[in-house]
Amino acid sequence: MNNFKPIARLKLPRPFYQRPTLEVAPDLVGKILVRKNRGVLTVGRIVEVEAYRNSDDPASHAYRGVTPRNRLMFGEGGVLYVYFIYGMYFCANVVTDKNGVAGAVLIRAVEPVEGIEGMRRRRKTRSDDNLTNGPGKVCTALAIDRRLNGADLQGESIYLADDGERMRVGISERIGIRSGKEKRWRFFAAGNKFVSRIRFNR
DNA sequence: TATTGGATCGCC
DNA sequence: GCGATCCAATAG
Repeated sequence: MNNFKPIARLKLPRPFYQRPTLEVAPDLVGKILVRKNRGVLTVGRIVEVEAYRNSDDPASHAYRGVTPRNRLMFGEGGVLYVYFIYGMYFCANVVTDKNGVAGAVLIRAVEPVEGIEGMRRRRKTRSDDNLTNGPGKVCTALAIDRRLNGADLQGESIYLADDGERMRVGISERIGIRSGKEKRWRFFAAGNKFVSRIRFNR
C-alpha cells in the first residue's frame, strides 16, 4: 500500500459553459487551465476572472452588436475568444452562454502548476509571483495567441478541468475599464498571491 | 481613408 | 506616471 493518489482532472463538459455568464464566471475560480503546445504541457489554476456580457455592459466588446472581432462572444459557449490589445498583448476569454447570447469570461490570473520553467522562459523573468498575475501575462506564459481564437475547449490544445479544489471566491469591480465600473463582475481566489492586484484580493 | 483609444505591462 | 506598438471601431 502507498498513499499516492493520482489527481483526477476532469475536463469541464460543454454544458458547464452554456450557462449565464455570471453563473459561469465565479465557478471558474479554482479550475485548472491546461495548455498543450507541441506535446509540452503547461498548467495553471485560475485565480482571477472577469465577466463581460452584451448590450447591458458598456465595457464589453459585444456592447454595440456583432463585429468580426467579437462574433465568437455571440456564439455557443465552450470556445476560447482571444484578442490582441495595446499593440503587444493577448487576452484569453472563455465564451459562455447559449448561441445568440453574448458572454465571455476574461482569464486575468492563474497560479502556476506545471511547466513553470517554460513560463519563466516565455515571460523572461525569474520572479514567479510576476509570472501569470495579469491577463497579458497569462497568455504569454501559456503560449496563447490569435491562433487559439475559436479553439474548442473540448479539444486537446487548450481546455479547462476540475481537480476538486475549492477556493473562497472574492468579488469586486472590474479592473482597467472606464465605463461599467459599477458592476462587480470580477471574481478571484481570496488572499491568493497570484491575483493581479494583490491589494484588491480580499 | 483618418483618427482614436484600448478588458496591458514594465520601466521611469 | 508614461511609452510601446497594433489594430478594431467609428467617424467623415
